[in-house]
This record gives sequence, C-alpha cells and structure tokens, in this order.
Amino acid sequence: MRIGNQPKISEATVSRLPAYFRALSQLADSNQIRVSSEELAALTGVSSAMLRKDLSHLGSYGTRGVGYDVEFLRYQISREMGLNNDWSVVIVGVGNLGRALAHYGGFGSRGFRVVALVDADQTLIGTKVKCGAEGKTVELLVHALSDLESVIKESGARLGVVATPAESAQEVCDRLVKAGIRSILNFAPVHLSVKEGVDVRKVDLASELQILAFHEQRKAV
Amino acid sequence: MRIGNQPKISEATVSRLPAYFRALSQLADSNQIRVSSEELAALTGVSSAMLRKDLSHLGSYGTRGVGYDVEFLRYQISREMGLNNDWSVVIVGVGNLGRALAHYGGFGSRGFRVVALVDADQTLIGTKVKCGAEGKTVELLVHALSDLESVIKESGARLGVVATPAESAQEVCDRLVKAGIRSILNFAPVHLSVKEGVDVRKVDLASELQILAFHEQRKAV
DNA sequence: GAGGATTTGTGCTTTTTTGCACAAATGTGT
DNA sequence: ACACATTTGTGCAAAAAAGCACAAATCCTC
Repeated sequence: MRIGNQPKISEATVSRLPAYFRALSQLADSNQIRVSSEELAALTGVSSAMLRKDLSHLGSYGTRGVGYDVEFLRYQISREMGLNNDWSVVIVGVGNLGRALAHYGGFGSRGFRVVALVDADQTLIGTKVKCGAEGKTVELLVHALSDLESVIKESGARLGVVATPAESAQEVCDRLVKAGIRSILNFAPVHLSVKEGVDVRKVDLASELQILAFHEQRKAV
Repeated sequence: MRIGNQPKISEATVSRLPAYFRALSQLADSNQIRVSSEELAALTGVSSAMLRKDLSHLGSYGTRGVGYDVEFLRYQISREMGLNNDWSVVIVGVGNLGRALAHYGGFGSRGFRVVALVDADQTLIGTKVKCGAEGKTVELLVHALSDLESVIKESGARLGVVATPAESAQEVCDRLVKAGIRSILNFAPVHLSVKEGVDVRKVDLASELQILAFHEQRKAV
C-alpha cells in the first residue's frame, strides 16, 4: 500500500511488473475490458495471490467481485515504471548482438528508443545500422568509441547497453558512468563493478544455458 | 554439504555458479593457481560469505588459511553443472536474435554446441548460417519448422532455444516438448506454459530495460 | 614444535519472498 | 431489500535467501 511518496516496492515485485504490463498490453490489443487476478496470473506464470499482492503495492486498482480494468491497470503500471517517459538508450558494441538489440522491436516500442550506436571497430565506424522493428525503422550512424562522452551528451541518453567483448566491458562501463549514465544493461560475460548509485543489470546467455543444463542433468538421474 | 546423491543445492546458489565458473576460467587462463573467497567474490560481485556458503553446498573444496585451487574448483563446478557433457542446442527462429545467438562464442565454448537451426520463413530455409565464434565456426543449414521433430531426433538436441516472435512461441514450445525437449531458453516476450518436468528460463530484453527505467526514475526524485 | 596470521566452513540471526486463508467489498438475481 | 456468488486486498505463517560472527583448520616463522 502506498503511504508516503516512497512506497517501497520490493525488488521481487518490480521484476514481475514488466510481465504484467506486457500481458495487459496483449489483452488490451485484443479488446478485453476486464481481467481477474486468476487470469492475469495464468498469463504471466505466477500465482494469483502473488499477483494480487504485487499489484496492491501500487495501489488499490481492482474491484472486488469484478477484477481489474485492463486499460486502467496497464496505465497505472506504465506510470509507476516510468514508461510514459521517453527513455533514450545508447548501445556500445555493434557486433552481432548489438545489431540484434538495435533491431529488436521490444526496445523501440514501450517507451525506449535507441538514440546512439558506438563501437571501437574502425571498419564499422561511419556505417549506418537500421534501428527499430518494422514500421518505424531509423538508420543510425555508428560513432567511434573515442567519441563516447560527446555522443552521450548530444543524444541525451540515460540508459546504456554494453554489448562489447568481455575484455573491454569494464572500461566502457567506467566511461559510461563518468559520462553520467547511471543505469546499465550488461551483455558482456563479466561482472561490472560500479560506484554506489549506479545500477547494472546483467543478461548472460551462457549462464542461462548452464543453469538449464544443471537441472537437465539432475533429471536424468 | 553433500549427504546423499541429491544434495539439494538452492536455486539462488545454482544461479550464481555460472559466474563463479567463468571467473575461475579467467583466473586459470591467466595462470593463477590459488584464489581466496574474498578475491573470487569481488570478481563476481557477491559477498565472500555468500560465496563460501554457495561453494560449501558442492563440497569442501577449499583449504583453510589458504583458499581454493583455481583449476580444481573450476573442475568441480563444471562437473556439478554437467558442463563436461556435450550439450546439443537447437535454435528455433533465425532472425536477428537467433543469428546473434548462433554466432555467440559463449554458446560454442564451455560444453554447448548449436547443432540445428529451424525457422518458418521460406526465404531462410535452406540457407546456411555460420555458427560459433572465431576459431571453430561451422555452417549450419536452416531447416523448415515443419521438420522440427525429425531435426531434433537426428541432431540429438536436448536444449531448445526459442527465438521466434511472441505469436508463435507457445506453439513452438509445445512441439519442442512433444519432441522430447525438457529444457527451454525462451527469448520471446511471452510466458510459456509447459507440463511438469519441463524447465523454461526466460530472457527478456525489454523487461530488463524496464526494470532499469523504474529505478532510474526513482533516483531522479 | 609452538605461536601467530590467514582463511575456510558453518551455526545462528535477520531479512526477503512466497503461500494460505479469509474478511471485506462488489455485483446479481429474486 | 436481502441472500448469494465472486473476487480483491491483506494479516499471518512458512520458506527461502542473505548476512554475521567465530570456531576450526591450515600455513608460516622462528
């Protein structure tokens, strides 16, 4: 329940809000007006009790005996998560992964916009890369890594994506932080250490497979 | 501590083992013989106490007053996680993301091998895609989605990667499960429901950015 | 071989997260 | 207007995870 202006939403809850938001968006697209906690929970793979408790942290947006208004709840979550703002993203590292991220539709939609691409590879610098999914693609110039600071300043990027090899990730991270970026999504297979106040989230493809393999191995026994 | 042959390693611990493994691999590459819990913890971004407790679930592989033998500990973790096995991976969906995954070096190394590519797009079927990072690249033929079952059977894949659009993800998932796959890595922005005994791990790029945006918004206040 | 300096392994406490169960609130039908 | 069927919101209990502190074990020096 919201009390002051610092409602203390737990980290576990925050990590599930995006899933609720996406499911609600799908329901809205199919013109569904109302949804019960049971139905929304099934769509997102959580228990209905957990869903209700998560939502209760945002406020009391449901109606007992009825359920939730899809569009209203969707709006409340998007507001709470700041998705009404337009978040500018700079991607560092335009290899296969970086390019795939630039193309990725999920970035372009829902409040995120790739505004700058940076790489160290001389053969890539100056080339143009298509950003965003079908519909509203934009071509972006790949800038030199040495211009990172000015690129961030001019583009106004607030979120940084590190898609470089592991070797250069920490250095890139340090420069992002020094340039004022305080939220970083890291795809490089290495832990990035940052000063307090900077958030780093890590996405590690190999780790996910290893975790799956661990459980798969257990099943066989 | 290991008691029977079902040591009950907690999920939180399992999720951190890959990070330990990678850090140990880096240390081994730089010919470091021993490492303390403090040092390894710093490399992986956890507390030294948590690291020691995690490792203690595998067994007592350290030496008090000394630390851990890098190569030995690395081997124990890889054995525990089943990375000595050769895990065959089938990737369904050879769009930008699927191709990036196929190229990704972290898959090719460390016990994972992409053995099959499948897509529904007629213009992609029959084309060849380079798999694996520099060093040992292999060209793989893209098979038709309709041949999914036979492709899995012939390639012997045990891990499935779903890199399709959200609309087709659940159907692809169902067919993977029916074909005997029990561990799935899902990149499609949708929850996949599966029968008991099947593991699904989800990697959602948009969600990660949304979580970052949430915290970033809080900082500004 | 005794004493001091390290560093692991672990019992215990605290915090976080999940799950359960039901009262409170709403809509419906008669 | 009243009984009844739903479905939310939440207090409380259980489980999981993280953090602390220190005894136990090892190495090194003299």
